[in-house]
Amino acid sequence: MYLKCDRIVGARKLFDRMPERDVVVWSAMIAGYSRLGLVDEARGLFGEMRSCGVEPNLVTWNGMLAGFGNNGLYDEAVGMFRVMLLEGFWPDGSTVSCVLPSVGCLEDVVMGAQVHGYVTKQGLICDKFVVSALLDMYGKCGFVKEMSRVFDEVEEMEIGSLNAFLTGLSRNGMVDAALEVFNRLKDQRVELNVVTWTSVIASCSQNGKDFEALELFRDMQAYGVEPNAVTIPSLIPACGNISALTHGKEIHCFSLRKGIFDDVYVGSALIDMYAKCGRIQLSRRCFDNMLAPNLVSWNAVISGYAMHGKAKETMEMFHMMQQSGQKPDSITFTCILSACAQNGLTEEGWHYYNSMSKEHGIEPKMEHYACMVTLLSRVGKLEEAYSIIKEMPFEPDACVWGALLSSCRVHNNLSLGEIAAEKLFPLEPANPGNYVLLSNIYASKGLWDEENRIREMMKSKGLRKNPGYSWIEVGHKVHMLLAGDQSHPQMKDILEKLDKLNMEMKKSGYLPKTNFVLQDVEEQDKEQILCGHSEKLAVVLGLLNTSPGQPLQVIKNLRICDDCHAVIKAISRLEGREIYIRDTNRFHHIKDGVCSCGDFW
DNA sequence: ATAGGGTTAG
Repeated sequence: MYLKCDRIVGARKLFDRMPERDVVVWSAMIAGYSRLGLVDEARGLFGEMRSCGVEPNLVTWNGMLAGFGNNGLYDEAVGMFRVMLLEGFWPDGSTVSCVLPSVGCLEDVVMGAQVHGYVTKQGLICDKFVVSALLDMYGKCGFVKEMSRVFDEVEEMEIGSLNAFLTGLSRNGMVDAALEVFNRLKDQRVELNVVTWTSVIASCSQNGKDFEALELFRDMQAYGVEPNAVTIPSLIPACGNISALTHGKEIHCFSLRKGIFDDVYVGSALIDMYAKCGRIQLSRRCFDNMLAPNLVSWNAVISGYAMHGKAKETMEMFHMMQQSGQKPDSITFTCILSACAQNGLTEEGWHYYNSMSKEHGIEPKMEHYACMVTLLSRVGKLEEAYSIIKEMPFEPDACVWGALLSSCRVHNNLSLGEIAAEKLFPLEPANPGNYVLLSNIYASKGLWDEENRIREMMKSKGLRKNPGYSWIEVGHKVHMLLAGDQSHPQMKDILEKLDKLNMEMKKSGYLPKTNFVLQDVEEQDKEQILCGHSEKLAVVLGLLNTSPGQPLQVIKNLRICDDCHAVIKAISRLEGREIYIRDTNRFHHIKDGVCSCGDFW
């Protein structure tokens, strides 16, 4: 009873007072500790019972396996499994479903297949727990064929196994296949539970299907399935991804109505969502309201400040984190270094970079090198950035070379730009952005032949400049605007308004940054020039459809261009609006004609 | 026969 109520201390007192303890009591106590993640206590008792002359049985071993597996000690779980086999135990269905999740996490498909064979021989395949554990294991190992075979061979598919199968498909990049199976079953009126719905919502919001995730959330309720504390943090990232603040706030309210106040997953997801919707203060408030922030929560709040280019707050939070006793991980340092890079804080950047291995025992990874390269090269120390690359202990990847190339474009450094491009192109042959960067460097030097050569290269590979698009949420609808696309029903009004704004701006001395337009000579790009870049269109759409003074938030899939940046700054002054723009790199808070990035991005 | 152990969603 004590154990079922999670009263481990009470249970232990009772346990200690028992004059005689049989294997059942020991097993119950060990399982109790395992469930609460107190693995060391469980292990202690496991040793103790033997010295008390009680031999552990299959159930005792299963409890230990579950304890290790549920607390990330996969190696120990599998190791223990091997030992129990050596000691002559015959695993039953419970054993198998306890150990397979660990086998999967270790991607030890050899062991997994052996267990599969054993299970088949023993006739355990009719056990639903065993089936889902097998599906889960093959899914984690990336063996989709084997997973599907198990799925197809089982006669009566039970909901837990179906869920494991759907997750396995999504995990292996087959989101569409998972959705297809899901939709078919839904239409056949098969009873799907909250796990099924949550699973597909999560795979949508993790794979760029943010609108679909929001729709599924509505659907599940229409089907009478109640979202729970796992559904909420699976859905919230979708709102952040498309800057759907109104939706995000509604889901936040929904979770409060459901009585979810201090769930660490929900809290961390909210911190991230508000930051990505431009509301850094709300993001911070969510963090401050958390009772027990964990590493993910700290990283979320730190990354929020970094995303917004707020270096001072980024470091402050980092120091608070350490004072609280929370150890940073490599993601924490990526955030800090990227905040330094955005603000050109060379000295601080070096300091934190050096402290990583010296003070925190974290070896710099690819992304840290990429941050350092961005930091140094952006402030013009291109050679220093290049020497970091040369001294890296492993082969630099496309991010690192891309960081160098894009700074070479900012500083129009041809010689290093060519070196970076030569390394980068083979690594990312199909990324049009890279070719555009190099051709822009040539253009800036007036080397039109070279510039043309790169354009031809792109053409021969069938590559076109990625179309720019932007999103803006107006009321409950998220609008997507494509550069050069005239299809938005309000396009006439948008262009009219933009014209008016242009006139006003010219009166106050604004000159369009034509250097940016000169390079764009393709038909598609001409259209862009005529219609304006998508971020301008989105901002104007926001102006037209919201009441005066209301802030606007826009996201863009590419880096914001010089001209748009200047225009939107002017708009913020003329219209008295705060405008938040999130581009691929960071946030721009634009207010009264000034941008938080200080025109350095 | 019964106690004690299990899978799938973040």
